[in-house]
Amino acid sequence: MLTVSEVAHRSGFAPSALRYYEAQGLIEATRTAGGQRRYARSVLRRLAFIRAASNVGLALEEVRAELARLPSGRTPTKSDWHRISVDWRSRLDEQVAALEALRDKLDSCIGCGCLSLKQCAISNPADKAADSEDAPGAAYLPRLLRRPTS
Amino acid sequence: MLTVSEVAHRSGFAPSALRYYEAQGLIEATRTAGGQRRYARSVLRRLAFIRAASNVGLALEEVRAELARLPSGRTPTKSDWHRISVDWRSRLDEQVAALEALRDKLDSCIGCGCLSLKQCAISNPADKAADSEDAPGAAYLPRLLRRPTS
DNA sequence: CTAGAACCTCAAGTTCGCTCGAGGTCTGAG
DNA sequence: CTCAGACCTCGAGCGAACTTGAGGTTCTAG
Repeated sequence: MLTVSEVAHRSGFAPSALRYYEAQGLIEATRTAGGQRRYARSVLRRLAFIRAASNVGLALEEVRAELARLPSGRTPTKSDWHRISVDWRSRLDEQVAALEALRDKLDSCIGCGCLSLKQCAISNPADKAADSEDAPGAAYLPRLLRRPTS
Repeated sequence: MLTVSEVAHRSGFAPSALRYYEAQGLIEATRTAGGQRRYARSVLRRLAFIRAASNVGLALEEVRAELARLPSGRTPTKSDWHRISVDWRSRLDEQVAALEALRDKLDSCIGCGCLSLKQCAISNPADKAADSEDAPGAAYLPRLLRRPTS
């Protein structure tokens, strides 16, 4: 059984983060007679998953959902992992595409030196899109950097 | 002179956001005798700039800095705009590269079905990097999605 | 046995970019 | 002149993901 500081060191998460994840139901720990946390070694894999997921841009809430879908107890099989990998891959692909689109818009703006409200795709706000609640496409990309298309 | 609701509608920002930006020193407004805001038309361009910048991932603080560097009063020249565009472009390039690296790591993980702490680049935390304060490279990419390299 | 490092809980604070609400004022078409 | 609707200020709140602090307990090497 691993102590908090061991897990913290080996996972790279701060102790406070471990407590937080536990409170959020992402990981669990047994307790000593005195009430201190002791972690099973498997928590390290779980934490690795959490880190990977958040690198991919998942919110903790979503991570929790994914963790819940992994058959609890057993190590994920290749196909579990494959399914997840495919999901994440497409999420990343979308983000890359969105960024590239934004970058290319930027390039087109260099030519015109614009930023004028109507002409410049990169800064054009909801003029056209706000009317039709479902935006036309990825004409301009609001806040994609912070949170994926969701 | 434009009213709050005109500017809000034409810029796509909520009135509360306009007040917030003013409080942050990003835009300014004159006042009527009765104390209501009236905006010069130039505020629209400024707001377009703000939106573009935040699409590119700049924090408001950084936007403020960039706005301050634009010669106040006159419309940015082509070279002003070019300088900014180059900066932003490289910022976006970095983000795209980071995401692609992450995606490719993900692909390599499909093969190994790992996520084990030591082996999997996508989830490997600070083990090696935390020791040398300056991380080795972009081996794994923490939180790049939320906030650029800063 | 003892000291001191590690741990505990719970509440509150942090950052970012705004939004909301209460309670009151201004503007301008009719 | 009236009155609906737009606007004002100021303080509080949100949501994400944690961190920090206070005040107290447990663990373990020596």
